[in-house]
Order: sequence, then C-alpha cells, then structure tokens
Amino acid sequence: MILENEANPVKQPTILDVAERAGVSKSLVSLVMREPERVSDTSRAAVLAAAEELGYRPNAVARSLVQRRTMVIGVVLSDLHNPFFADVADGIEEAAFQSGYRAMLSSGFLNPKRERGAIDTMLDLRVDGLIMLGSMMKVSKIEKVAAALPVTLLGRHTRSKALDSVGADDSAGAQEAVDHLVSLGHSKIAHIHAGTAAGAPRRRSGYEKAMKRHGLSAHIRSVRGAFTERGGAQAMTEILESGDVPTAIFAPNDFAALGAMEVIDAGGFDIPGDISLIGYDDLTLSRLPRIALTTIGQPRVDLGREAVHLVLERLDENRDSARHVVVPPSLVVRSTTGPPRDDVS
Amino acid sequence: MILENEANPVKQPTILDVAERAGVSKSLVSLVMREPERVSDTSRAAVLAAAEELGYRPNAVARSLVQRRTMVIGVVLSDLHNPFFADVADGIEEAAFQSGYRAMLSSGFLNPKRERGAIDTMLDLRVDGLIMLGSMMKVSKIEKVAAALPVTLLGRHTRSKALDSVGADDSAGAQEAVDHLVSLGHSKIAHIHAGTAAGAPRRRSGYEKAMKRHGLSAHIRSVRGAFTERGGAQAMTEILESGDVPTAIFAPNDFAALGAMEVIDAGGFDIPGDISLIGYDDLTLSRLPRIALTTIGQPRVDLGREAVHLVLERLDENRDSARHVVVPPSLVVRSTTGPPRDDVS
DNA sequence: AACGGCTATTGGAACGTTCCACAGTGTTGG
DNA sequence: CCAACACTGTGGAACGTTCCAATAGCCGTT
Repeated sequence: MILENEANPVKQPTILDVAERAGVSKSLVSLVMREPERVSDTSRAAVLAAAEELGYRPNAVARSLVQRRTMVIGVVLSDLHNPFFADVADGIEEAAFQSGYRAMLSSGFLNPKRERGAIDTMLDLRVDGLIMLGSMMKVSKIEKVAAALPVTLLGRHTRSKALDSVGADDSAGAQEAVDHLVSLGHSKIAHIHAGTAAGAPRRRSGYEKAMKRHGLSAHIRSVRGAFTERGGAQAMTEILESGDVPTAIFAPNDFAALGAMEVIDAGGFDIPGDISLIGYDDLTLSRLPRIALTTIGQPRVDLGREAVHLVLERLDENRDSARHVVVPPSLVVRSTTGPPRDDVS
Repeated sequence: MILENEANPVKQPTILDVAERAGVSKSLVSLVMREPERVSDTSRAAVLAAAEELGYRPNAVARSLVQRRTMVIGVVLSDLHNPFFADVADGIEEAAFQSGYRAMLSSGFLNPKRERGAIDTMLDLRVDGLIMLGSMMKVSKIEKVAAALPVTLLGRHTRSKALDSVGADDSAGAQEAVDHLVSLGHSKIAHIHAGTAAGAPRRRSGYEKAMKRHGLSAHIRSVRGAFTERGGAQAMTEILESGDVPTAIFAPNDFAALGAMEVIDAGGFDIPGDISLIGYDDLTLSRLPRIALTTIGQPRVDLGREAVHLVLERLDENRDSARHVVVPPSLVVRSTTGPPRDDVS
C-alpha cells in the first residue's frame, strides 16, 4: 500500500482529465465552460457529465495568468470594526458580483504600514482594481499605486488627477445638522471638530457656513476633539468646564457624540432637555433605544456601488481621467435633539 | 501618435524584463527574489537595481500556478457587521501573516446561498485553506468542501471527522454567568434561550447544569428567544407578562440582552435594582457606559489564531485527523448585575 | 466534379513564474 | 597536475488555462 504523501488532501482534476474522460480535446472543454452554446449538444453533454463526475472546477489561477485579469476587485478597509465600512462593503460586494467581478477584503488595522502590506498583497495577487475605505495613507503614495491599476478612494476627498473618489457631501451634511438644530430653536450651537482627519474640515466649514447663513456668526464655537469616543469626551469636558454651556452640540461623528453623551450624562445634564446632541455617520448602534442619537446618515450601500462603478469604468470603458463623485447625506432624527429649555434665553 | 488601447494602465514588467536589464538569466532573477543569499553580491545588486528601476513585483498568480499553492487562507464570515467576527478576523490575519500566509476575507451576508458563493470564489482562487466564521451552512455541505482543502469551523461546534473546529466552551461560560448571579444572592434566575442556533443549546444546558449544582432546580426557567435584539425583547415581554418576574435574566447573547434591556427599561423596572441582566459575547458596544452590560467574553483574537494553526497543521504538518479545540470564556462584570433588592424574599 | 462556405473541433503557443538537471569556473588537496 | 568539489549561473520543462489559426466534414451550388 502506498501512502499519499501530498500536502493537498486530493489532487484536483484539470481540464485535461475532463477532456480525456469525455473523449474530446482540452480546447473543447474550455469552450464548454465559457460558451456552452457554441458547442454541439452531444459534445456539451459529454463534457458536462465528465466534469460533474470528476468534480472539476476551473482553476482561476491559471485562467488569470493567461487572461491577465483576475476578475477580482480588492477592498482595503482601514478598520474592520467600523460598522460604517461594513455597510459600504456590502454595496461593493453586491455591485461587483453583478458585473461578474468578485470582491476580496483585507484590513489595514488603522495602521498605514499594515495598510501598505494589505495593498501589496492585493497587488501581488494582481487584483484588477482597488477600493480603499477610509485609507490612512498619504494620497501621494496611493497615487503611485494608481499608476498600476484603477484605484478609488472612498470616504475621503481628494482632487487627485490620478485617483477617483466617492464620498458623501460632508459640508451639506453638517449644514443639515445645523439647520435642524436652528429649526428647533437653538442658537448657541457648538461644534466639536476632528482637526484634519478625513472629512473633518468639511464638516467644520459646513457648520460655520450654516451658522453664518442663519445669522449666528456670533455663536460659532469649534472645540478641538477627534473622531473617537475619547476625543468627543475630552472636548465635551472642556466645553462644560468653560462655564459657557451651549444648548446644542454638533459632534464630528457618532463615536465622538457617544463620548460627549457620556460626559453630559455624568455632568447631570439632560439630553435633550439641557443639551441637544447630534452626531454624524448613523452607526448601527446609534439607533439602540438607550442611545437614540440624532445623526447624519450616509447612503452607504450607494457609496459602495458607486465605488465599483468608478473602477469598472476605467477597467471596461477605458476612462482615463479622474472622477470625483459626491452623494448627498440625510438627517436622521432620534431622541437626542429637541427644543432648548428656555426658548427665550 | 499611437494611442495606448490597453485596459491596463501600464503593462507590468516581468521577470524577463528584469533579467534582460540586469544582463542575467530569468532563473537568477527568480533566485534573487526567493533566496538572495545564494547569489553573488554583484549579481544580486544588479538584479535588485534593475527590479527597482522597473518597478518589478513578482506575479503571485504565476507563482501560485507552478507551486500549486497560493499562500492565501480564505476567511468566509457569515456577517461582516458582527463585531465579534471582526476581532476574530484580526487574530486570523495576524497569525496567518506571521506564518507567511495572507488572509483574504469574503462575506456570506447571513445567507447560506451567498455563503456558498463566497466559498466557491475561494475555491476557484485556490486558496490553501479555509476558515468559516459563524457559518450558516449545513455541516454535511461543508464536509464536502473539506475534501478539497483544510477547513476550520469557528464559533460553531461539530464532531465531524473531516473538519476541524475551534470555539469557546459555551457550557462553561453559561455556568460562570449563573455562578456570578448566585454569588450576588440571586435564585430566581431565568434564561432566554436561542433554540438550536449555533452555540445556543450548550449555553442552555450550561445554565441548567449550574442551576442544579446550586440546588436551584426548582427555579430553572428557559424562555424561547433568539440571538437577536428582537428575540430578546419578545422573550422578555413574555416573562414580564407572566406576572412571575425573576430577579435575574441570563440572555443567550448580547444582542438578545440589549432587546431584553429595552423591554425592562420600558416596563419601568430598574437594572440591576429590580432585575439583573447578563449577556454573552462581550460586544464592543456592551461596554458603552449607557449600556454597561455584564457579559461573558470570549478570547476572540486567540480563537482566530487557533483557527489558523489548525489549518496550518494540515497544510504544513500533514495532520489528517480532525481536531476540535475549545477555549475557556471569561466573565466581564459591568453595571447590569447586582444583588437582588430583597435579599430575603 | 470542383468549389465555397458553414459549423464543430483541434493542436500548439502563450501567460509569468519555479524547479531541476546541468554547465562553467575556480579552488583545494593528494 | 589532475580529480573532486563548491559555488554561480543557465536553459528548458512544467503549472492549467485561454486564444487563435487551422482543419475536417458536410451541404449546396454551379
């Protein structure tokens, strides 16, 4: 008895095995797999039967080699834990599948070095296009990657000539947030900003623009925070300790809003009685009843779909100039916003 | 002027281009890429310089074809949104990378058909091994896949002879939950169970076992719920409406606990004053101060690492019998559990 | 009877690597 | 001074497909 010493449990059948069994040439088997209608009924049946019996499965590696296409779109997410990206990835997988492509994901672990590694892996595997979700790398580095294949940046704005991008209109979203608060009667509306992080500057300028539009320039107040729970908490602490407490807070995203919420709760203030709070992103957890955060939602699945289209335009329609797509966000009203206590303060 | 009509922005250089430029054979270039120390200093320098100038990057597709190995471990997650899987995936990527492999993720969208599609993609791409996170497919179908490559099931128990598995000890975790409640003085402890869903039966039997061990057989009470917010809410509603309200609830997971929490809150009961609540899984959101759920945590990153090792044992060490690894869970105490109001009821 | 035009099928080259047997070229030691 | 051996480097086969030009067979037309 001879022991099988292969690492692989079973050697998989190749197109030649199928051809031999069906009594035809390998070319015909290949044709049956790709364009069955172009083969005679008898041959097709024989090939299909042989393939079935052997459990044949075309080797995508070999196919990719000769076609110089993998039909795979690589997706590098900066953070697997961010539920926002999960929704976007859904849209990406969906759209890719419908166009005959498949999506493969890899995580960057919120770390530019590891993100670089993830990209290299994708490049080695010769994916046909790349979508970067919330990348933390420098645009100039990403542009170098874009010289080799179509790259779309998602959730981050750029004016790059080499790169496509798709994102929500952060300025418009911020203005919607302010409009909502003003319509409730607020005027002392403070903003926690997240510095120069992706999307943060536009949210801040949208806030300022809307405040001016409502004649509230005097009340503009931006406090430095970050896109994290901690950043939101620190900024909120600073605001409370200043003694001058606004009636409403516009946080740069939901995580920061959550941090602010904790500090407001701990300070003995009521939300929204004393302070209204609005976030940005509409995380899944923001709709939990105990949280019930009013926020600005982004059309996540659409974002994913749009990103795939941008890649495919370059791949299948030879577009070679950059496109930057902007989609509108929308307000989601829940329980953390309401009219200020003293309408006439 | 001739227009470049290629779909690919730039044709990537091959090993032959590098060889020509460096004035050596392709074999030598290959050797420099794989075992640089076996090449003379001058040749190595020449090859490296040529590769650098050309921006050469070995084609993993071609390499995989000849080596019949892709050095990729496929990970099929049943749901990208489940933060539990995100942590596990971290462990997987980490461990795979350290062993020279790379992990590629794909989502099954909580749908057995699409999960099947994700697996087929992985199989076509000839990944070397497969890890399934919280799969929704029948074990018998997965066993067929396991005939072609090493497969590890994570977060789901099986006694399969063809498949490896790794999971936390759900029975032990459930017992820890009960032990904790009993040590606080509870005796009327009800359990919301999730039927036959993955892991649910063991959590239920662990609950019953612990109750018996504490001489509380008379108080055993399992109400049908599910692994979702909604399922938890429905079961909790049923419990409250029964008139016989226990002093503590052990939910089958954190999502269900969240649902129960909403119903308890809405019913005007205090947590943990009137009712203590304990979940299972330790989701990231469970540690938000407004939630602060006491729960049973699983060593997620370790689970991921262990899954990779199981795959690699088959791949690199030729193991061919199934292994089922169980890791112990641990209690995480937060604010939803406390002593019952009337210690002497 | 020869030919043109179909349709169905085939063999071989190509894709970009790795792997292996082998060929030079010194160097060492008997 | 030559056999043995390291050390470097090379050419060709192989991996499993797709693609393309070529062929075989058949039918109808002149």
